[in-house]
Amino acid sequence: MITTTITSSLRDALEDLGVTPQPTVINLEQPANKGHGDWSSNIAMVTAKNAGWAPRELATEITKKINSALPEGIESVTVAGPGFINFTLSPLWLHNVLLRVLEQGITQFGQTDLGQGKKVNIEFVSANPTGPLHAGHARGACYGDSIANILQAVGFDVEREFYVNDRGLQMNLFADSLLARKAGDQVPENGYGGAYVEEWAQKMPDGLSQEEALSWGCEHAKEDQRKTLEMIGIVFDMWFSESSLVDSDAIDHTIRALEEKEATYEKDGAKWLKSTDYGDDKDRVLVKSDGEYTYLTPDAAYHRDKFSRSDWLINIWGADHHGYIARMKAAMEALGHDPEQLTVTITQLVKLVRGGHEVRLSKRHGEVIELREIVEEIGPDATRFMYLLQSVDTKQTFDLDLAASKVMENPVFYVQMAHARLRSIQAKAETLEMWPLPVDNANLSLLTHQRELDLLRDLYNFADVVQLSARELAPHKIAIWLRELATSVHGFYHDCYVIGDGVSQELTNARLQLVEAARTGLVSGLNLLGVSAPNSM
RNA sequence: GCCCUCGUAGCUCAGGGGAUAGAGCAUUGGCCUCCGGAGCCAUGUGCGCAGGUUCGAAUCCUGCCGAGGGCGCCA
Repeated sequence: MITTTITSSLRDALEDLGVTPQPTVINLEQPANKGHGDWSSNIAMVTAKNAGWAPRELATEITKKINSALPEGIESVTVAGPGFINFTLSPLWLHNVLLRVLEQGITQFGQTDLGQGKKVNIEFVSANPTGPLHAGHARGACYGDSIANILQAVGFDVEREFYVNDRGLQMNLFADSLLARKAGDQVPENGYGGAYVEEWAQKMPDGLSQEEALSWGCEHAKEDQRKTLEMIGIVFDMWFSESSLVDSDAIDHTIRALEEKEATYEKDGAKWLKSTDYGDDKDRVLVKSDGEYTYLTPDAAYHRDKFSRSDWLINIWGADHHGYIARMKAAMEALGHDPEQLTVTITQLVKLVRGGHEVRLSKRHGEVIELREIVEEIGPDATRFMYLLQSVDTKQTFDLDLAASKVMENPVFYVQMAHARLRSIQAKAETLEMWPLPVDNANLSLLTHQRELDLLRDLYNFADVVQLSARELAPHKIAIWLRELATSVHGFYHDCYVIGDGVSQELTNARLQLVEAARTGLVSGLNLLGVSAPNSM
């Protein structure tokens, strides 16, 4: 790694100069400003004070030392600003980046073994089986699937899981609503009044009992949700049924396990969890005075089950569930699990805008935008890319008109267009029988144009971006990187003709390799987001 | 009242303690005999407020202001 070369050269220089105390770590960063080189170290500023040096003076001495025997791959070392030491890499080194990208190809580019096969279970969407998925489920769906892709790319063994709340009060209300509609009656108080209920009721067979209607409704809803998710390329490994926890007595076992840990008590005819002992701000009821479980109890049993199958649990919940995190972690800790191995990511709300106005959602009046509608309106690629372009920590404003438009301000088209252009160059080269071409036949040292080097620098960063987005569970970093790479591709396309226009055959050959490397980057990044890379637009 | 997330350009958003805070769109002006002009280049404006930590803060800490969400024996 070039960064190791740089840090060890800094370390050697510091030792040669007899600087004490020596710094424990040497950090490098990639300056935002290209004029500051490829890598920069602040080590002189960090070390100077304790070692009794002036920062700039120390930086100058270090630079002299390194310049006296410049390591391979480094073109220059300079001092700048208050004492930064800036390293510029040689084009030769960047050409090795190209070789590595081509060697790894789309299937391996950016992949690492950070996860070392650790089993991670990602639970997301988990919508109630009482109706179609709506716009509110979309962000968590795209996000969850993308971090699943990313964690797979960095070496985790990933399971995608959907928890189905197929029992309890809401399900009973749903079944009653279907039956009422079937009989031509009004839905009961607090029932489900959406238009789809009417529609589904007509499809439901006659003469079902409440239990049968519940089961039919649940299956119908699950199937509807599964199909919608498939439209945007999301396929779950596991649909976990809440009622199966009743059948297997897992809920009672969980309560007993909590009792054995003396984490429960009885009060006012109910059974409580001493969650305050584990960091929650209130104790929580497990079994109500009427003998029913609260929502927490089956969910605790469910998480206990997941811990028996996985090393690390990730839950993706909507903003309205954040208050639930502390009690779930408390329940897991009480059961003897490490709450650190349960990560809950909260996705903030999305405001939909269409025609310049906010689209108001009112579940009560059955006015919801179904996820299916969004996908049909703007397509699966735009749906995923737009939701993933922004950090889920922030409220998002989602402009449906923009996402649907096939114009340049639509970022998904901008990125996909970059890919289509590269493919069209390759297609032309294929017609002329110039491509494919083994990379050994190309003279990469001809790639010296600023646009070409920009592309190589972007490609070099990909593995780091993937790792960072995995660590922070932040797929938007991939989306941002893709947009930057696309910018470099368009610039290259504009300024560096690959075929014709007086370009020598030798340069054409070298540039064709770069085209394939850039294409590899675009496809690899888009794959992590679950967005396609079309050959033409 | 308490808890969570957020507040960056006219708009939508990036910004892993560093240098002159970045993209895209919008504005204005350039660039098409040429691999797809669905593009490229140039162009002004900004870190909610006040303290603190640090050689250095948009970033970390505290308080305040503002936005959204949550504080049930609902799910």
